[in-house]
Amino acid sequence: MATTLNDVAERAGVSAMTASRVINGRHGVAAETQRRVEKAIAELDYVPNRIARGLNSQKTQTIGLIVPDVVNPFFGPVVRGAETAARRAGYRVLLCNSEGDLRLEREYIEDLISHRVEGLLIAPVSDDSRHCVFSLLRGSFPLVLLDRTLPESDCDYIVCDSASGARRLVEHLISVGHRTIAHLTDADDTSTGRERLKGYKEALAAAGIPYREELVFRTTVDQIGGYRATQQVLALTPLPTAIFTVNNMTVVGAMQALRERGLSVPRDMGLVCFDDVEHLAVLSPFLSVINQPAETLGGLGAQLLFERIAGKAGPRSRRIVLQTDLIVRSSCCVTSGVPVR
Amino acid sequence: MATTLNDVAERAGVSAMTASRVINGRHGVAAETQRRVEKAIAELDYVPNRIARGLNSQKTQTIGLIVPDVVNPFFGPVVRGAETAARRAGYRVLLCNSEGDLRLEREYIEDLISHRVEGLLIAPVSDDSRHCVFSLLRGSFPLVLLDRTLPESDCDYIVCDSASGARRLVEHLISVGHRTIAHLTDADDTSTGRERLKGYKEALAAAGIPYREELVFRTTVDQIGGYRATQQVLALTPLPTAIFTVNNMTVVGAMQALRERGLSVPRDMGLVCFDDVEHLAVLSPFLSVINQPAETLGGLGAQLLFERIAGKAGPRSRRIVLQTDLIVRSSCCVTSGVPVR
DNA sequence: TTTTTTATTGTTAGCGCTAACTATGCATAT
DNA sequence: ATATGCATAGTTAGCGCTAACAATAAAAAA
Repeated sequence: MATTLNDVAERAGVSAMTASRVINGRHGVAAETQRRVEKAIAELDYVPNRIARGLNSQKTQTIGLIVPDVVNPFFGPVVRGAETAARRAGYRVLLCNSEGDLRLEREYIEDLISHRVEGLLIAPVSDDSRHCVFSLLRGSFPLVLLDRTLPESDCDYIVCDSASGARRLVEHLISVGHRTIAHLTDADDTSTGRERLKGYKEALAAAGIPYREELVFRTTVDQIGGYRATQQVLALTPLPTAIFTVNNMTVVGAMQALRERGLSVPRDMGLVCFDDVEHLAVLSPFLSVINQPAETLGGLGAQLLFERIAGKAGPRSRRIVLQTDLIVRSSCCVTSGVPVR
Repeated sequence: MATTLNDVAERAGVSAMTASRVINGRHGVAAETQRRVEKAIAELDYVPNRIARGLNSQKTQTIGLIVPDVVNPFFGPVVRGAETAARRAGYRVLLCNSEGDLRLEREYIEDLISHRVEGLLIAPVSDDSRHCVFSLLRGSFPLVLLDRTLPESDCDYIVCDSASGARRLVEHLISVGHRTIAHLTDADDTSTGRERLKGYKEALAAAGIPYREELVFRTTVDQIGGYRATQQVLALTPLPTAIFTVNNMTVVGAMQALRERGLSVPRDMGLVCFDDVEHLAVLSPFLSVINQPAETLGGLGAQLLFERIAGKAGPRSRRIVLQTDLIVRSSCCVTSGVPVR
């Protein structure tokens, strides 16, 4: 169907090799011959077959990127960052959506290997992802973990400082008067969840507030999880005065549950979370959050990966921890502003 | 580096062809042989090379998806929809971000062809994308346009009914009392912009309000464009009482400009736009919008493409127009609710 | 003039896989 | 006993491209 190098060569009256030389800009081709080949290429609309080239050279110029959810406003910028960095490096990105499903994640990893991507950028679903990722590692396959680390693993990663972020967020809550702070997090199966819980505890300890197990709610870190967990929070007596949710999806569910109960933020309940959301930030800047440099995370992650692929990285694994920003708005105390303006 | 079929065959003491048969589940292999091959596969951690397979069969099981911006909350769900549909069909998605740049878009298209994707899903940058897309079409390459049509083109597409959406949005504005409504749109170079302007005009005409050219502002449909255009709106005397922005990015810029001028929505200015944003919808449901079924658009688009690829589509181009939802909240009149609750 | 160099082009082989065919051995039919 | 069929395995070739080497002709050096 598609025109091949041979078609071009035939039309130009040269051998395939000569045509190949023209295409790859090798010298040692007469000007006149080059012109003829270029003419044939233009006339036939020839596009080189990267697949064949890749088979030959063992280089596909492609990396894989697996994220749990492209729709999540945190991962959008991560994808963009990685994609832009890849393009600059002459690579393309095979994007996969694991949907937070371990089985799907494994399927995609095998798939990408089978596609002979030269490296893999993974934001792992959970600690259990390591089983799958380990079998990759055995072959010293270029791999960089994004956003979450994996226990017992020793590979490059780039994450944000969740513990410090959570600590500052909770410190802020405490500083405006909150003493009973509920925390919605995951089933203790991600590094981010663990670190954020750690920061939560640190902030409490620093303020001399005893840590209470019953204020921590384990759930899936999506909208429905946030909703259900918040319902549990609202069953508590006395009610906490603030909720700290582990990410930007849970906070949506939390808000839903609060609204259903007729509770207003921040009048009746303080609410903070990880991840800023651009639209929210501009259109309705009331949520106090920890903002993570998502695009940087994706971009730097890709850079780490390309260094690995190029063999410029050395055997030691590199660990990058990015700092986060506390953005104080008006979702934890009534004093600081009007919600929509 | 990676283990090949030959390694497997050698270890199992059979020919490559026999090993290939086992891998592809062909019959005509003795049970005992099959077991030996499977053992070898497991021991060597063999993963078939899809590249080689693709070279041979001319099938890469891959489609390309080009969107102007993955970060845009409209395209996130589009990507997810397409990706999910692709997975179900046994295909993977090569995702590219054209960033609204025609040059980049062209580069990606060539790239994807070179990668021998079996089909292409494109949300085109603008009408000018057609030059590039046409050269594709000549080869009857499987192609489905998403979200925007292209003039003079005759290929499958799936879009939302922008004219009707815009009409209903503006009708709503009029019904709550607005008479002077500014409209921010693009440089008349996308079908969506044209259709939305058409709907805007229709709604005005139906209400007997004369159309005024000077109320329509042309700009880039991103945040900065919305910001600048809104500044122009605010230079008008008398001020319009409402603004209708063409999408979810421009509305962000509009809000910024309004806030800078100390104007409150909806008290001082009504504000509506295309595209609902999930976080905003739940956390701060004040913006009245037209919601487009983005995930459906991506999913159905992929389905159309797979039918094309499979040759089940027929020569006539298929055109799907999805209906949109008007979601009335409180951004155009003061009566309908408290902004954040 | 003859040899050597240089510039240009062609040939061969193989990347990993599979379609299409061939070969082998054994069971059944004639 | 020979023919026929079937199950199982192997061989050959080629997908489109390029590395490595070989060949040719013209130019430069001897």
